[in-house]
Amino acid sequence: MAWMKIKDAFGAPAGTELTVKGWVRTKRDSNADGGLSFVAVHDGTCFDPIQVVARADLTNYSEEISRLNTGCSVEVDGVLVESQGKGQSVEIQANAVRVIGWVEDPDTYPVSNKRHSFEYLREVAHLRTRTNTFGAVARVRHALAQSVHRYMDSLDYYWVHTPIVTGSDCEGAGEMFRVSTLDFCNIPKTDDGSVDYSKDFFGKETNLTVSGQLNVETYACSLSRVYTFGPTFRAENSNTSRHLAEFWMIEPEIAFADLHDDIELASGMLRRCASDLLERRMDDLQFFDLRIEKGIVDRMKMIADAPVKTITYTDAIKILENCNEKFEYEVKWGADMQSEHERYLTEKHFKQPVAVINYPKDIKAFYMRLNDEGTDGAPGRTVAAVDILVPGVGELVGGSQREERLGVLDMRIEEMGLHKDDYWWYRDLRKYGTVPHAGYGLGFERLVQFCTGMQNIRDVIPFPRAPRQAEF
RNA sequence: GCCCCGAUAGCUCAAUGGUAGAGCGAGCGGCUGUUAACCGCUAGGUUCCAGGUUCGAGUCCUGGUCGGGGCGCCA
Repeated sequence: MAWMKIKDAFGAPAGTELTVKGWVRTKRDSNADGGLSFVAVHDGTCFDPIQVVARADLTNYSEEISRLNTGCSVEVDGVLVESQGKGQSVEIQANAVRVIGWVEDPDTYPVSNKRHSFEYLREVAHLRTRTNTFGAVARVRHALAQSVHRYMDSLDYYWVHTPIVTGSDCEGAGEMFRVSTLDFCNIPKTDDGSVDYSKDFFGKETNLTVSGQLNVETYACSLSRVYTFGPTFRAENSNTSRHLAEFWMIEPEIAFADLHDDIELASGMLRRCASDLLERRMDDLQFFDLRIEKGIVDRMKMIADAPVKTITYTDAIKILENCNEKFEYEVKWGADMQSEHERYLTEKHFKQPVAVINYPKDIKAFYMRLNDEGTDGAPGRTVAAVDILVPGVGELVGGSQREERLGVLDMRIEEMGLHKDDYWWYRDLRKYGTVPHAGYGLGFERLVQFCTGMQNIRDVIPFPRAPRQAEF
């Protein structure tokens, strides 16, 4: 008999003979018709488990089938039939149920058939994928990754694998994890007492990357349209539901492009992700809508249809100053927006994703393009930066048009107390055939949160890494 | 890093400083084309760790560990 994925079994015609393999989600017994058991089996290929009907006349019924528990693995041979009961369209009348793996102590099986808190399930991350929620998260996460790659490929963007280990100590986006093979108990020192990195594996100080942006800009300045999609590491001591020490980021970089081209690309990416989910993972979306956050399906429909709305930082500040909301932190032009301000804009004022552009230059990175004096009627100088804010998550995307003018770039590097020489190859891009270009970073886990309604970012990555959290 | 909250049965939680409890899960039995099944019985505890106060501490105090929420850093 043909081994069939459960998702395909649901679409097969009645009368199909098949084998399915998976894990028991629930079992219920009945005395009717001489005794039978209903075994719900899942294999991860779709949201719903399939109902297997096992009758007491099967040879191993009393010895094995009646003793099945949540978590046991089984192979089932049978015939697909229209269900005689309510609650499912089809079911499998079993001819044979082979137990592949028992649960050795059902009393202590960590993910028994009952509700568990997400905090608890994080402690059993190796088994939590057997639950409805984490199975759904895994499938949605996969679908979103596929959508990103398909979307970028359809627009002729090349996926560039920027390095994980970096020798640049100038990436600037926060604390880094050191990469070293030196013996902690016997660290080589130079004459002045500092660590002698020339003795280390790479012969210099190295870290895990905090962004592929600087590297991928080099590819944009030759291949025109490129992006990275890979792991990123930040050693910040961040304790929030929106931060991880290891996360995945998508960083497109577009040559001959300005900030609006950048936003258009990000907006299209979100639309594509949402419409693909509606088309491919409606089963999981409906679960999230029902059990995790009401309105997820409507949210995806809204994203699929509407482009991201754009507003200037200067106008956003005016909205915040003139609204009647009480904020803990003062709203002031020139200051970074607090997360309460961002959430007000996207969740209450606009009730949709919002791209905020043209931020004061002093609160943004050196590589962001300096706007002309008086842009947007702003009271101070701004840079062509963009943050895309979404309901429930806050900042999903951070990007900018890059400063392509060498003189201005050098001025900005100096202004921020950085050293030109550290950026020699980055500056070369401006010396040799410079072009206007733009890009952004999209936090992949935050995207998964936005599309599922999952509240804690640690529940949308298989094995979360955060301060004091590296089990599994 | 800062502020707040929490830790008791496999899980989720109760218990005024005075004998440690329930629901779910698990085991056994009953009933039923069942599906958050239902009914009965049974088992299940180093009350996070280390000190202290007290005749007596799950409860109060001190320190620690771990977890959660908010904020900051950002994606």
